[in-house]
Amino acid sequence: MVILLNIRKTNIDYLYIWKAFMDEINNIREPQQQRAIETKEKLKKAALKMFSKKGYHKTNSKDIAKEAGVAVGSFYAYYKDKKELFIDILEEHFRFQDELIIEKANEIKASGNFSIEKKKEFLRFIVKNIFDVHDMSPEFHRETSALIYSDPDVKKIKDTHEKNGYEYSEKLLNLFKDNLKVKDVKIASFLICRVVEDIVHSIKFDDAPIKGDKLLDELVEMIYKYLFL
Amino acid sequence: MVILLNIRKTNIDYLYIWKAFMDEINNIREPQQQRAIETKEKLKKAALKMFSKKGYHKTNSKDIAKEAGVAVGSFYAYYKDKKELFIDILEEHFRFQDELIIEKANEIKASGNFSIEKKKEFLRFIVKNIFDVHDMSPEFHRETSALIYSDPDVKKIKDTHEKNGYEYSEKLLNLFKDNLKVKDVKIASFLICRVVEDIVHSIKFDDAPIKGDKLLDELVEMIYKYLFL
Amino acid sequence: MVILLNIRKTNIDYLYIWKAFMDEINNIREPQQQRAIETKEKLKKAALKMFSKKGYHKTNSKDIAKEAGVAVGSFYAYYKDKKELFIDILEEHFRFQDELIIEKANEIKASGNFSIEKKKEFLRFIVKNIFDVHDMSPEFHRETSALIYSDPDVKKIKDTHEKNGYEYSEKLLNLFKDNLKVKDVKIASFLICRVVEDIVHSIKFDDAPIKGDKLLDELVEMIYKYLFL
Amino acid sequence: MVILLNIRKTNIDYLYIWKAFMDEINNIREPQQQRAIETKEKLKKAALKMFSKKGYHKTNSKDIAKEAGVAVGSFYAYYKDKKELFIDILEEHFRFQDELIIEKANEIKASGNFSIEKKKEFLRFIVKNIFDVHDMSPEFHRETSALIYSDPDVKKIKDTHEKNGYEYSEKLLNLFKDNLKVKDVKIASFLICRVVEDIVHSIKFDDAPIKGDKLLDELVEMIYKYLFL
DNA sequence: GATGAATGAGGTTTCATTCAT
DNA sequence: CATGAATGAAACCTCATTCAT
Repeated sequence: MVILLNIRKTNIDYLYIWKAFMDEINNIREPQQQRAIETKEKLKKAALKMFSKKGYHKTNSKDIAKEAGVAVGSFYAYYKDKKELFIDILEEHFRFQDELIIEKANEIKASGNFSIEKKKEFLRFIVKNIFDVHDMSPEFHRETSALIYSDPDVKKIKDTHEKNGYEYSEKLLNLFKDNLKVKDVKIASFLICRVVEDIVHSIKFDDAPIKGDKLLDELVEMIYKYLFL
Repeated sequence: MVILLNIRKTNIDYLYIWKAFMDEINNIREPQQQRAIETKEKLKKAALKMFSKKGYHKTNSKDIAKEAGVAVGSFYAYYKDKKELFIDILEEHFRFQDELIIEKANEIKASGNFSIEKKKEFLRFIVKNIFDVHDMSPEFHRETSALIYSDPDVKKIKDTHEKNGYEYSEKLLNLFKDNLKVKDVKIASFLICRVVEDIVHSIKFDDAPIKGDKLLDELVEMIYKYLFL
Repeated sequence: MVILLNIRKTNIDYLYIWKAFMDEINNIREPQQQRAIETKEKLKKAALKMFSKKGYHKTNSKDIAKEAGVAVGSFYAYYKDKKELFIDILEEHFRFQDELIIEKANEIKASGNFSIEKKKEFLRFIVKNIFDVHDMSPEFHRETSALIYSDPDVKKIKDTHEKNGYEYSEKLLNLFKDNLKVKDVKIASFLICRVVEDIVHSIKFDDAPIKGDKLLDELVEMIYKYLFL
Repeated sequence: MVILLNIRKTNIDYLYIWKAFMDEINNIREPQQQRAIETKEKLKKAALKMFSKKGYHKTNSKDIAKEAGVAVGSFYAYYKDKKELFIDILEEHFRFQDELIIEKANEIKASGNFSIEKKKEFLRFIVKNIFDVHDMSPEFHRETSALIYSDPDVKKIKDTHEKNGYEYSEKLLNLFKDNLKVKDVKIASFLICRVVEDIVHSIKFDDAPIKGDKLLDELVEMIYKYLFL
């Protein structure tokens, strides 16, 4: 699992490594396929870069193809249009985030570091993790935020991703079930997820007028009081 | 309060001067006759409608002019481009929101309804008001959210609007100065504003998986504990 | 004659002065007429300025009206279109130039300064005068040159102006009839006119790579040899 | 002569590098396939035709594309705008003219036909050549004249072309160094070039009121006297 | 007469998409 | 499969001209 996740970390290369591994075992070469995969990856990388740099709406297929070092025709060979490519990237992005979170959670559980006495530390750990997860490609994330509100297809993908987050967060909260002072764990977990996401977002992308460290500490304080007082 | 208003007034005046200067350069007409003012108003109304219906990026100047029952030339007589018109609407929207909030705050103060015993009621009142203020044109607001993250000019306008909100909120919190358990009122006010905004947003535009009323109650609970416990 | 010419020199004011003079005599006021003339003059002045600054093709009716401090509607009340206004200015310009040249010629004749011994001095004087006449509004002249080649109506006006120049020049040459070594005075006068015009032009508008004074001296030398050797 | 050519070559290379850089910025396509080269050629031909027929300012990109039997998009694939295309044609035109002149000059030198006794014949030959070189596309040339005076970019190109002419002409004059009566060959060559150009121009495009042949003879007479008497 | 808002035809420019090589 | 030239609909924007006030 950990190995797999590590591979995923340098996500772009994952499929290549896997493919190379299988090819070695089977002593097989599929150059056509290989080339196709490479082209698709190049397009994804290029699109991520361009979307981050110029924004989704100001990037066009020619830009992406050029950045990818590939002909426009190839773009349309793999993707119906720009949105499809965007969604492809977004899904990979979310998949990666989800995996990272789960990995972190497994670390927590494995460490047994959730003694009731250390509740606050635990919360701080969680929040810090969410913060770290947001570290990848903030510029792309900013553009993501834009499309989430204007395109239903994209919105659906985000909603699914968030739902996963809420459910997973609920499970974590249930580890402290006996100490919780909140009436409804579902609501609490939704509330906390949104709040953490938003504050992290404000720090990363909105130039919050207050220093990030202090804000996160205060956020932990608020959640702690909410859950346990 | 007066001070706050003065700050805002000055702020607006500054923007006007700058705008007049840019308009001069861009050959933008400033309405002088009644008919001209009406035309500009028609354009704003039409744009608001079209942006809400089809989204910002899928609406073009011709659409707006047609919806307004006006020639394209008139569009460009009053606005350099689509974004300029969008910003005009957005500023009016924010100005209206700010005024509403201030009005509500004055009601609160006038009522003397902020006895220490009624802290929770007071919070519920505030949150409810923010919720109500968001009621106008949710579809437009959705499109707004998109542009705020992708256009620096728009972002600046939103940031100014939010800064006003934070400062105003700080003043309100200071009404309870002696009872507050938080270390830093500035940070607390920023945190609360963001959190309320976000949860309201999730209810209005994100189809939160939890019923709005319950969520708002829980939100008030969290803020209450954070401030006073 | 001289007085009239002097008045014309500050050409724009000529009509006003004349009008004022007549009004005084007749003790009459025609405010409507007066206002109309002023507007027309304002337009001409403004157009001259704008054509010189931005060029004919990049100046539009709105620009001119704005510069004149007059409504666009007024523009169309007096001129069918931009070209008509241009032609109006051009004709005035040529009329003024013609008058200046004739005035200079009269000065020469009056001075009796054309003794056969002083032929070279005489030529230098002529060339210098042409040079001076070109001093007015070089930028406008540049734009004129452009239209002369592209618009038949304008070309006709220029041709008439030039024809006057050739004929007048022929008359001047005939003062030296007995000393001329050229076969055909008509051809010689055309040749000289064109050549002088062109060299003056090259100095004024084309940044000739050679210092103006030297060039004019050399030009005089060439013409002298051509006519008298 | 070789040196002169080297200077011009370097000059052209420099412009190419700069152009490639600007094209990159403006997203201009550089023809790589045969088809692309043909399209660009079609556009140039069509533009030359349309500019000659309707004039530069009255021809638009759609006209040109249509005449070329090509889509508007292709126009903008190869040229930033109309002016760019105009300049392309103009440069080719000048390059061609320069080459013709050099070719003619080489003919003269090769023939050894510049004995001191035949000076006048030699001059007539030169002037006739310049006249002939102007024969290509007089209508286009007329429009060229217009833009040369109103557009700085175009003017620069013409100036470079003319500078080449002056320098080349100076070298030719130096063949008669010992017989020249002028003080400064540089000035003389500039003067002669301008004068010849202008008279040729007057014959070709200005409907000079005097028959061309006679005028050219007289021009040669004038230059001859200027140089050798 | 003077005004300047309104018009809309027509120009410029972009770009998603196709398709011959 | 990859290429990149070609396409043309549709966006953007300007400006000469009209006309109600």
